[in-house]
Parts: sequence; structure tokens; C-alpha cells
Amino acid sequence: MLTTLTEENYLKAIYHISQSSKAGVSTNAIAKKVDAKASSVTDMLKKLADKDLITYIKYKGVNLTERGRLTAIDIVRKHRLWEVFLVDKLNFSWDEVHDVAEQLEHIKSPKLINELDEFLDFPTHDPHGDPIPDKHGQIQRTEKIILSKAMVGMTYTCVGVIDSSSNFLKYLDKHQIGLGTEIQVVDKEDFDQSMTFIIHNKTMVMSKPITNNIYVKKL
Amino acid sequence: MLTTLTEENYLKAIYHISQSSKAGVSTNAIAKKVDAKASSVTDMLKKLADKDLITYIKYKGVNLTERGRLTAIDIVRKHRLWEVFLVDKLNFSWDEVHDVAEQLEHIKSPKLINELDEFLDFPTHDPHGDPIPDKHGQIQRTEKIILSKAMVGMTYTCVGVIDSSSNFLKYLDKHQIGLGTEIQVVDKEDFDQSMTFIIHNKTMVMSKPITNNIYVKKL
DNA sequence: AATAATTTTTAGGCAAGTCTAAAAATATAT
DNA sequence: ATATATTTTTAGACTTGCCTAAAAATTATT
Repeated sequence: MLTTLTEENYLKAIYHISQSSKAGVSTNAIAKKVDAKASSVTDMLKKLADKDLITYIKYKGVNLTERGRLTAIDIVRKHRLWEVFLVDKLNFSWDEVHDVAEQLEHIKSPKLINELDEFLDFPTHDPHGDPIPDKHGQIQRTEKIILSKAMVGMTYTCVGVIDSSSNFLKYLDKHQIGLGTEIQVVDKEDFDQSMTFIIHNKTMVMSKPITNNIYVKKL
Repeated sequence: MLTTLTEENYLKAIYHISQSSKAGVSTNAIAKKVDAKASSVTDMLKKLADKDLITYIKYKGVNLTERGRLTAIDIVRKHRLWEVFLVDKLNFSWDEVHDVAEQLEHIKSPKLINELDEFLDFPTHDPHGDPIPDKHGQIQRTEKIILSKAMVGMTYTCVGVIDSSSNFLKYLDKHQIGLGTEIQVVDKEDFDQSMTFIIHNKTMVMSKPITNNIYVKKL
């Protein structure tokens, strides 16, 4: 069964939205993600349902079928592997990879992606710390927490980001924060939730919007 | 100016056809190359002419404009660089690369392709011996001849193939003939133009259809 | 030079994916 | 519980790229 580029983008959008919200995915949420009008989304949802990639009940949002989920995960796998390639081999920085990976993820060739996986030494995480599904669609989940929920006195390592917009990644670069960076929590301000850390032996303060965007795990 | 995937395929087809025939490229020749009906080609030619990528006069074939030529060459460059990547880094054999490169050649990112070029050490030829245009569209042409026109008594190196179909490439693999292989011409049969060579210290005979498909240059 | 064969173009239509505007269903607020 | 607001769907239309069938132009043949 072949999927068009557009169908793949819809599946990926639905997959990502369903990651953060339990319930069925709404038409509007998809419209926002794929940058189209709700009416266009409705059209596409009918097509995806016909192809048995989603379950769709009028006015009730959608869910991926198993086939749809596997298709979406395969696209995510390709996207993240290409991101690793771009950063590790082609000198891209982590804020430059997204748009190119969006294109590369639609290349259809199982041999290509499996050879790429091997060439990159079977990476488990992309440059933003997101896990790379293996060729069977298995995702290795880590027990990561959001930095804003970290405990004063503990030390963590940075394992990912939520918002991977270029602006935010540049902020992290400026302060030399990347995957694996050690972050020691020194203080947390009750008033505005801003937190004080020791990073690379230097003290720094981050506001709530920042700490809410960084994933860490206990060291 | 942005070109669609389909437009790019037409430009590439026109470019390749115009390589082997001086005159304007005919609608039918393009139709054959892009696997579409002549009427569809006419439609597309109007669009390409509107975009100033070709010069098109009804009933008289087409020619690429300078802009069209540069666009086509850029696609050829990307196609051939990706082929090198697939063979050199991802263990593809030279008969497996074409279909995947057909997809990869449409990825739009100047940084990607220039970094890839550097990563591959600025290759000048693809795995079939075809020259890779540089980033300015310059093509390094070699003084290659067709093996069927080689002279008895001389020694040549294989520098390319014409028909790069999987079948033909497999024939060459079977006889351990690849780019750089030395070919000594021992004899040529007047009757059927078949030729006898010494390759890897072994004598072998090739028929006209074979020798007509191999490019060599004088050693 | 006239006719036949071929090539190319036009005309009209179809599927994918998008849109706007309006209608229908659902959710929210009084 | 009714009215209002929001979300979602339908209806109709547009663009891209393709098709078939028929007409027009070119090329080949006698």
C-alpha cells in the first residue's frame, strides 16, 4: 500500500498530537499542525479512513489504526535518522536540520534507511534527544522529566527539548547547553518559578518558559 | 523561483535528450522519457516556457534557456552526488542506486548538497562514470570513446557505461568489469563486430551490443 | 504536388489536494 | 434549557498534472 507525501504528513501530525493528548485527535488540531484549513483536513481524514490508516467518526476526532501508527512511526524513524546524519556527518547544527529532514523523511527505500541506520551506528536518539524507533517500530522510552519539575539539590543531564524552534536552540547553544550537559539545581524561586543552576561550573538563572522546554533525567 | 518535482523531471529529460541530439527536443522524445502522453507534455511545455525555463515554438521542439539549463544541471549534480553517497557509504551496488537517487535529487537544500559534496571528497564522477557538475554547473568532460570504436592492439580503461540498466551492470559485475578496469583490445571480428579483449589477464569476447555500451579512454 | 503517415496541439475531463462560504453538530454560557 | 459560540462538515470551485479523442500541422511517400 502506497501513501502520498501529503498523507504521510497528516499521519505524522496525527501521531505527534496523539502523543501529548490521550483522547481522539481533533480536526482543528490537525489543521493547525499541517497548516491547512479544517475543511481540507476533513477531506483528507475521509481518505485516510478509506485506506484504513485511521478510525474516523464524524465530529468525534480520529485515532490511528495499527497500520497508521506503524506508517507514522516509520516516518518519524526516517526523520530522526536523517537528522543524525545531517548533524554527525554534514556539519549541520541542531537548529538547521528540521526543514531538510522534513523532505528526506519521505524518501521511499527500505534498504536506504536501514543502511543509513547502520552507517550511523544505530543511534537511539536524534540531535534533540528524541528517541529513534528501530526498524520494527519499537521506541526506547526514557524516564525523562521536565526541568521545571526538577528538585533543588539534585543533579541532572539534559536529554531533550520540547520546543525545538531555531530561536530556542540558539539560546541553548549560547549557554553551551546540549544533550548530555550536566545541570545542578541550586535554587527555585517561589514567586516566578525561575530556577538557579550550576552548569559548566557557572551559575545561571532560567525563567519558567525556559525550564518548561527542557527535558532532563536524574544523573 | 521554485520548480515542482514534475517540472524538474521534465527539465532533466529535456537536458538529457539534448545532450545526444543537437536540434530542438521533440515532444514525443520527452513523452517517452518522462513516461507520459504527448498531450501532457505539450501542457507542461507551455508552463515551462511561461517560467522562462525553455524556449518553445509550437510544432518545433524545445530548447532549454540558460536558467533551464542551470536548473537541469543542478538536478543532475544532485542525482550523481547521491549515487556516489549510496555506493561509497551505504553499500549500494551500482545497479541499485538509480531509483533512490531519482527521489533524492529533488531535495531542496543548497547547504545539504554542498556539505554532501565535501563529505564525499568532491567526487568528479558518479558510479557509472558520468561526470558530476560542480556547484557552478561546470562539467568536466573527458575524451572518452565507445569501446566498439577502440583500436586493436591498444589498451584502455573503462570510464563509463551508456545503458546503465540493472541487467547490463550485472553483466559487467559478473565479469569483474568496473570503472578503472584495464581493457586490452586483442582482436575484432569483421563479420559481427565482436571483439576479443584481455581483461584481468583473461581473454574474453564481447558482442557488438555490449561493446556499444561501454565508454573507455586511452590508457 | 498531392496524398498518406506521423507528430503535435487543442478541447474537454478526471483525481488529488486545497480553498471559501454556508450548514450542521457539538460545546459553552447564561 | 435555551441561546450563543465554537468546531466540524458539506458544497462548490480552483490548480496541477494527467488522460482520451479529435483537429491541425508537419514530414514522408509516391
